[in-house]
Amino acid sequence: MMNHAAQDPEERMEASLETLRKAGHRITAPRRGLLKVLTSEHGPFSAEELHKRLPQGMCDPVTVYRSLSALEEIDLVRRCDFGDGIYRYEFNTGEHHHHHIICRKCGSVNNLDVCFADGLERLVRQMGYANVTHTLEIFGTCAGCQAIAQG
Amino acid sequence: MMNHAAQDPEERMEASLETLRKAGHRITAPRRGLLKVLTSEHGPFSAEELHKRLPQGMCDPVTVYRSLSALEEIDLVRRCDFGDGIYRYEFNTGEHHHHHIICRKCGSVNNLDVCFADGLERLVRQMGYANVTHTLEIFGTCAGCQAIAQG
DNA sequence: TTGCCTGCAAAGTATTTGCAGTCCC
DNA sequence: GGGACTGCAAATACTTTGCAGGCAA
Repeated sequence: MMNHAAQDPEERMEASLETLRKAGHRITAPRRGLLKVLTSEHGPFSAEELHKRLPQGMCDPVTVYRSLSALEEIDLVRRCDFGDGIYRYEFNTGEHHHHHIICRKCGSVNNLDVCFADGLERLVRQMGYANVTHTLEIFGTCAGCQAIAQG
Repeated sequence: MMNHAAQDPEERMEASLETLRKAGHRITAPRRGLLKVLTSEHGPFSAEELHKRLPQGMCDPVTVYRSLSALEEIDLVRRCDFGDGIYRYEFNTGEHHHHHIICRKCGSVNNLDVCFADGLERLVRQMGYANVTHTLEIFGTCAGCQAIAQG
C-alpha cells in the first residue's frame, strides 16, 4: 500500500512515483526532481522557486508548470493561493488538510493543523450545495518581524 | 455620521462619496459610476464586469483598476480572490465581514454571514502573530446546477 | 515503436505603469 | 491654477499553448 503520509521523505517519494506510474504518467528526471523537493522540503513553493531548487539546467521553467499540472490532477500536489497572483504548490500527504499562516513581511509560512471550517462545510451542504470544499489562508506579522519593526 | 451599512443603496452611495472626499480624493464620473454599481448590485465583480456595467464609454478599463485601488485603500471596497487569477471587488459595508459560497459550475455567489474563523485568528495571535487577518472562500455545486447535471 | 514529455518561442490574460493632457476643487 | 485623475499605449508578471524533436516504457 502506498503511503504518501509517511514520515520518511524517501518513502513518500517512492509512493508518489508509484502513484504517478499507476495514473499512466511517465517518470522523468524533471518529475523526479520536483517530487524530491516537494517531499523533502517545507513548502509551499511557487513554480519559479521549485525551478531554482532543481539541479542547474535540469529542465525548462515551462516543464515545471506542466509537471505541476499533471501532479495536481492526480492529487499528488495541492495548489495554494496566497492572494498575490502567484500560485504555490505543496506535497499532498492525503491526510486531514491543513491551512497556512503567512507572514506579510517576510513571507514565512507555518502550518496550522486545526481546521475550523468543517462545520462551515456542513452548513453549506445543508444549504443545498454538493462537493463542498474551501480555501482558508491566514495572514499576520510573525514574532520575528514584530521584533525587527520595534527596533 | 456616515452609514456605509445603510439598507438604502443611495444612502450607502452618499456615505461613500463623503468618505472619498474626506480621504482627499476627487469625485469623478467613473468613481461615481463604480460606486453606483457596487452599492446597488450584488457582487463581487471583476474589473472587467464593473467596466461593462458602467454607461457605455464612461471610462477606460485602466481607470477602473486605478479607481478600485483607490477605493480599496480607504476600505470602501474589499478585494476577493476566488483562486482563478481574477480579483473581484465588493462594497465594504464595514459590518462584520462575511464569506462567499461560489458555485463551480455557474459561478453564482452567495454570502454566508457566519464566520467560523474568529477563534482561529485568536489561536494564531497566541502563536505570536500580530495584525491577523484571513481569507476564506467556499466552493461547491449549487442546487440548480446539480438538478441540471442529473437532467 | 509509440506517443507522452520536453524545449524553445510565442501567445494569452489580468494588471500595472509612463506620460501628456484634462478637469475637479 | 494646481494637482489629482484620465486615456492611450506599452510594459509587466505569471502562466499557457504550438510545434517539432526526444525519450520512457
